Amino acid sequence: MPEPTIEVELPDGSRKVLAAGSTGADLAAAIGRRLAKDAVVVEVEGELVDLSRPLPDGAKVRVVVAGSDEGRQVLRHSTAHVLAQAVCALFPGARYAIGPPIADGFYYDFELPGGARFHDEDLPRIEQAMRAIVAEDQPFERAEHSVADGLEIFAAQPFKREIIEGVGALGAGDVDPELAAEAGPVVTTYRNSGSFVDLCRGPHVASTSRLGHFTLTRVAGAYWRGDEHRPQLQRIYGTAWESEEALAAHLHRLAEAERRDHRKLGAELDLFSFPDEIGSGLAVFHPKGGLVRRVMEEYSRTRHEQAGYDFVSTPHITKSQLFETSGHLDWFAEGMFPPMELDGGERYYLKPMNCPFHILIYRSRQRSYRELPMRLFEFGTVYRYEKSGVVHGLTRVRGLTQDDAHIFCARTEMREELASLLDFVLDLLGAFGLEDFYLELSTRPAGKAVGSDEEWEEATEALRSVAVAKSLDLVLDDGGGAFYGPKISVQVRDAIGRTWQMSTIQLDFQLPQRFGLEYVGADNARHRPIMIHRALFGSIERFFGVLVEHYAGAFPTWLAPVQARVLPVRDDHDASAQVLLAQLRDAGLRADCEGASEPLGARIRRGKLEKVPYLLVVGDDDVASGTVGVNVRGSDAPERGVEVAHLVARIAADAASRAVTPPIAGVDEAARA
RNA sequence: GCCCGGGUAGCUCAGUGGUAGAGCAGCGCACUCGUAAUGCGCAGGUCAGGGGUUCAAAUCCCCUCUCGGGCUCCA
Repeated sequence: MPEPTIEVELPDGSRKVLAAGSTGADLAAAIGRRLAKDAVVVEVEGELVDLSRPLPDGAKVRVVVAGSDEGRQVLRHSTAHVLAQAVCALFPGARYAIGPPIADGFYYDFELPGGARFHDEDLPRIEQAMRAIVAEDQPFERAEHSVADGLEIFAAQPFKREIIEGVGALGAGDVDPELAAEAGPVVTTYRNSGSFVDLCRGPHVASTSRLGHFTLTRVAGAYWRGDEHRPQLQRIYGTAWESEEALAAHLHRLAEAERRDHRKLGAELDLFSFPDEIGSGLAVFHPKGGLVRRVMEEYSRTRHEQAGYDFVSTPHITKSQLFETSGHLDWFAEGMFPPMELDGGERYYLKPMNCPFHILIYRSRQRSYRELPMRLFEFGTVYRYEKSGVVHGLTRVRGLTQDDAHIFCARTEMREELASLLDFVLDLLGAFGLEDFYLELSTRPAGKAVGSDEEWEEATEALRSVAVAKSLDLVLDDGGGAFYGPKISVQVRDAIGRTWQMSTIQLDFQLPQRFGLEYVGADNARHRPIMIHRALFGSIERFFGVLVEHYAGAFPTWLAPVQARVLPVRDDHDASAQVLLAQLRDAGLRADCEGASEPLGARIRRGKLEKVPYLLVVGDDDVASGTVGVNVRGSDAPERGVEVAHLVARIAADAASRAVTPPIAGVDEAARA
């Protein structure tokens, strides 16, 4: 009589016959040795389960390997368990809360007895304890329990009990789905030693020896369930990967991000600073940073002018009434600086937004449909009272300048306006070398929202169809829009793959209503315009910071504060150097000259560190033959004997082209990438 | 705002109760040089600010400001 068997279906449609009771591990082994080694969990009918669980007959299965996104999540989750086990061993009485995998790693939240805190010095010994657990090859043993048993097991773990109680209340409808998901419909636990058991839905790797390519990175405070009114826990972050190479690559990426940090480069390249005397989150731009900023603004102005915008200017402070009418004082007050009170009791606020001012310009007289769409643009400097803990370099500040515009249009014009606007946005970002985008569309929130169904539907659909037409990835943030209108935001991937939210396009059905905006239509009746808020850079400060990081401080020639620097080899080449300098400047280029008070090598070095696109050397040969030695940024060898007029034209062409990197003679773009 | 860790010369940092230091940058002098650091010298600090403990505080304690890493939020 044959042994009983089961049959499973693999992702390629093929079928595999296995002995009854075979597990995911058995399946992987049956397919191949390499797969058996790489397997961490198995997907059964769309659900990830432990390798040790028997496979059901007839199931669709897929072996998940360590190097996949899902595999890494499992590794990280399991590593988090080991972290909790190590902490519980080293800090008796520690309570453990949750420890999920996150992008690139994991964390685990703890409450230490007596309100004790982790310190950086604790990380190495915790890591050592984790490595000991890994070396012991402890199996992760899954078990299922009733809610009552779960509460019993975790009698001394209030956070676990709270999660279990959430599971017990499933069906009551008011359970945080994330917490419920942590445990599943029944209470499952994973035990990997006599002393350590954790509440967890799983799955996990088979045993701790599967782990090991991890490191703990930092300690931080975090609120239980992210709620600042609940206890603050101690969080330990770590990163974990499938191999030493992957871990090393990740650590290298972190180092690269640090090298590009705009705060560091901002000081090194003398671009901007944050003087303590002024206050947190308030930047000053130095001459070189100010220059880059001015070029950005000038380019933006030109483009807005071409796109049919009108330029306006509005004050930085206003009486409180304006923000009462707009509603900002109702829902944005804590994001605003406190008011200045005048003798008469009148209160003035610094503006956190420009919209109400632009609205007043619209409303300054009766408007005709012939004037629409009216596009009012301003580099508007606004002030927002960010909480002290959140300010961060130029990306999160308290004083910022938006490239802000408000478009007032008829509903019939809305679709076309949005379409051209998205084109404009992507084209402008592209001009700054940001080419890799995806879009996020935030739609109508459930419950009350301002504006008619038709307006919402039409606007959302317009945004969606325009995005689809651009064949960009569109991430739906369903119900994530504000109550006053749908929104599309442009997420940009930078040179090292990080994403930043830059531009936003926001429909607003509310403010036209609150301010009673109207226009007279062709039908001689009054109509309410629709309002679009939009910022392309978002904030100039943030955009500037992102550009610094994107280019690692090496701005394209058209943006570079110093585009070319002339270096005479000796003092007696100075006259020729000055002639060259004048020619460069006559060509509209930003150039300077550094005389021979230091050796040429030192001046070359400084120019390279300052990331000047063109370093031009003038020596005996050049004086004699009207040439120059050219060092193009990014090239490892200088070009000698380049004819001056040709060189000037070449740099001017590079600047005018707004190319991302200066062209190097004899090297095409593809070869440099 | 809350938690953890910082703040010493322009920058990067050493100095843990007993006379404030180094490298780089700056300034001066010399060097006049062909592609990533020329040499010598000088100057530079209320050790973030304030209060306290002590014979004595950069160092120990308290408060404030500020920076970094997080939580939360967002442009």
